[in-house]
Amino acid sequence: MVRGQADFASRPTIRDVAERAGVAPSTASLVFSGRGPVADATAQRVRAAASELGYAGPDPRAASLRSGRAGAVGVLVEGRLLQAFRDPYAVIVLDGLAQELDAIPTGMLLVAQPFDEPERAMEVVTGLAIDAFVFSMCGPAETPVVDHLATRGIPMLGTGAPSDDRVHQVLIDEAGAQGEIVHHLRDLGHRRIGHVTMPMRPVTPGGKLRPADLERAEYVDSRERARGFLATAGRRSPMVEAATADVEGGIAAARVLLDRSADTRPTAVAAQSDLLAAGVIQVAGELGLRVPDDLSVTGFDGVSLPWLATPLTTIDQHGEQKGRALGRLVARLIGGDGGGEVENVTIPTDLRVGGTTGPPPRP
Amino acid sequence: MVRGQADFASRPTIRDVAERAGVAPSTASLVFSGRGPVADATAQRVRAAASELGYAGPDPRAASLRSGRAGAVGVLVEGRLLQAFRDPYAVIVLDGLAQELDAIPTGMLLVAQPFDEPERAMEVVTGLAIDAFVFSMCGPAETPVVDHLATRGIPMLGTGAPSDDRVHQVLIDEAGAQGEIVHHLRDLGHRRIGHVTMPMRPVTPGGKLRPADLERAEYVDSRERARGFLATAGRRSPMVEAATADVEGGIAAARVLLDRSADTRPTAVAAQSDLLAAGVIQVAGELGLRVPDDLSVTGFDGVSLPWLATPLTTIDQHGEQKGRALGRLVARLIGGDGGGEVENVTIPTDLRVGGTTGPPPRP
DNA sequence: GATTCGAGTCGAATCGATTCGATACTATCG
DNA sequence: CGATAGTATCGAATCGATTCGACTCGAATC
Repeated sequence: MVRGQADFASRPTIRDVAERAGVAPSTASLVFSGRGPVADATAQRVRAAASELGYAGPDPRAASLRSGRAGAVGVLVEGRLLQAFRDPYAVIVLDGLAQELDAIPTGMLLVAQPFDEPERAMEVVTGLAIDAFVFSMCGPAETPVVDHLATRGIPMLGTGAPSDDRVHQVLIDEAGAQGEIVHHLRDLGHRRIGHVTMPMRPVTPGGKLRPADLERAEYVDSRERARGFLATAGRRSPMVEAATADVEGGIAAARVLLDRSADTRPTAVAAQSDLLAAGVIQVAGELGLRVPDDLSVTGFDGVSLPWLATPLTTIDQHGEQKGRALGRLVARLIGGDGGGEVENVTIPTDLRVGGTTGPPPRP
Repeated sequence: MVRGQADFASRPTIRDVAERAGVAPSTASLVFSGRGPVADATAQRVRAAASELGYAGPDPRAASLRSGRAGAVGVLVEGRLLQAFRDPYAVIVLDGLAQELDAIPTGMLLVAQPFDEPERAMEVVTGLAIDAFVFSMCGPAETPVVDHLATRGIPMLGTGAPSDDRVHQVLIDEAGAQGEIVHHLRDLGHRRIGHVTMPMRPVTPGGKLRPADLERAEYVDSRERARGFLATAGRRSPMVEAATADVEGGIAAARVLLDRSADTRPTAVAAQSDLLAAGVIQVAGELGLRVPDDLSVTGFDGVSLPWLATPLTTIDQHGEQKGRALGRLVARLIGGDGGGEVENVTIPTDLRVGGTTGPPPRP
């Protein structure tokens, strides 16, 4: 077997560098980490020795063993990346998180959790050196990952899920916000309002949803928004669950919701996300319904969808802020300075009235 | 200062578990890693001891120090996440990569490299325990990260950039593919063909581009596609560089390119990405030009943009395959079995004729 | 002149596993 | 029955740093 050059001349260690510079390894360590006081002259000798030897700096593996810091936080991505990142809201939260982590500085370690076999995520997580873990996209209420990380003493952050005392949360008032936007529709005069929900569990066929079905929902955010909807629109209002949280899911759900005669068809549809709302708008077009003249449509999230002709009436969740809040919490929990006293954070939301809502059509 | 419980009772180690199970630590290690032969009875005792003690499994930090494996690969993301992931092509490559890495199993560690201060990436990279590094999105031809990682002996993978012998590449024939699609336009009869290029450097104002400007381009893919364009369309064909590689960038560039009288205006525009092409199509609409009757438009990448009314004529780069190829290379390089003999891979591309190209308008 | 202080440096202990060669024991085979 | 092979286990060495308390020495303080 041919072995790489690297095996012949093994890489220099901090000990080699220290020796060459005529100092103790501990002093060399001080130079590289920038902690502790070191005379300028000494520091320069150490750095010179390092570059002469081709020393790339302390090995992160060894450093992290001793110091405890890994320089990375885990981020759970449910389902395929392709799917998850198609949602601009997920991306913007991640973006906010990344910005704050950059200041620590810390990288983001993406961990995929397939919808159909969530245990797979464990195999990766158990082997990962991380300082904290973030469930930035609201996933199932429970996952084995939480138990494992808790045992390892790794701080966890979430945005509603997993629901567990050991997970610090950055929340919004899901039910209240959904209620607010439905209220806006009622103020406009709508009385027949339909709801398109995000999936209620990892793998779902979607379809009509009754209030009782919410009891068995696994996704907290979908469930709470639906409850907020029912509370404001009335418990008999029609709800359809999308099979996937994307435009296609919205299209399929809207077809179910709008497939009835004009006198019983909803005059407004409140979707649980902007992407779903885009699907509803597309179906409205197919059915010859003008938005907002014949049908009002609302979204949720407040992401920019530049390809939509009309700006959506929606709830702005301030995703970047949410991500930043998560990042700041990570920083505090990692910092370790009395991180025990971290409280949950609630981010305010704002109703943003766009051009997709108006008074209901005259009968 | 309040300290967490964890500090009082420190976490059990594999030694504690071994002791409790009445075996040597080395044997316990064998149980957890699944290497080496262990009697069933012994393995069960060890596992029982572990769960009694609340042992979460070997500490990844210690394991990685000794074994050398970190269980993660770094992935460079240039600019902000929000921007980078808005490009479906970048995401689909990442998705392919993630799928292959999942099999190893290995996580993806996102490292941000701000456009304006690329050195920032170094601070994160130097502290990260990773097994390989992937430049999956074609970035600048040079970056300090390469030198550092080479010194550490960490294998690197790229898709054209950075151009360095130490970086293994998964390539496409950029110039050839761009030439092919321009050839398609010429076959249709077009003689005045314009080009909208991706940015040629991290921070650029964009604008008109002369052939000589290509010499100073920092992005290899943009440059090579432009060369392929010039070779097929003719060296005097107009080119405009987009300031950003998104729809907005395409819009601004298209305005510059199409702002002239009908008899000198290009009858076709070849854009260097599907996103840019979408921008061109939008500007065509603003100018009252029908696609493809008045203006043919081509893209590059072959991503699905469901919000486009007409499927784009484009070059399918097979992004998922590219990502998978990167992932397989990572697996081989990490596997270590004579990884020295890894050769660069070239992925074939396919011209996909959609509805955005047709014969030029009669004068 | 004795004492205090802080900057600068060092040595030894430690972080928590994995790996490798040695060893004991049990089947299998000719 | 002795040699061989394979299974199961162990002990010691090692991975490469960081940390902490101790020590030295010159300057400042009383």
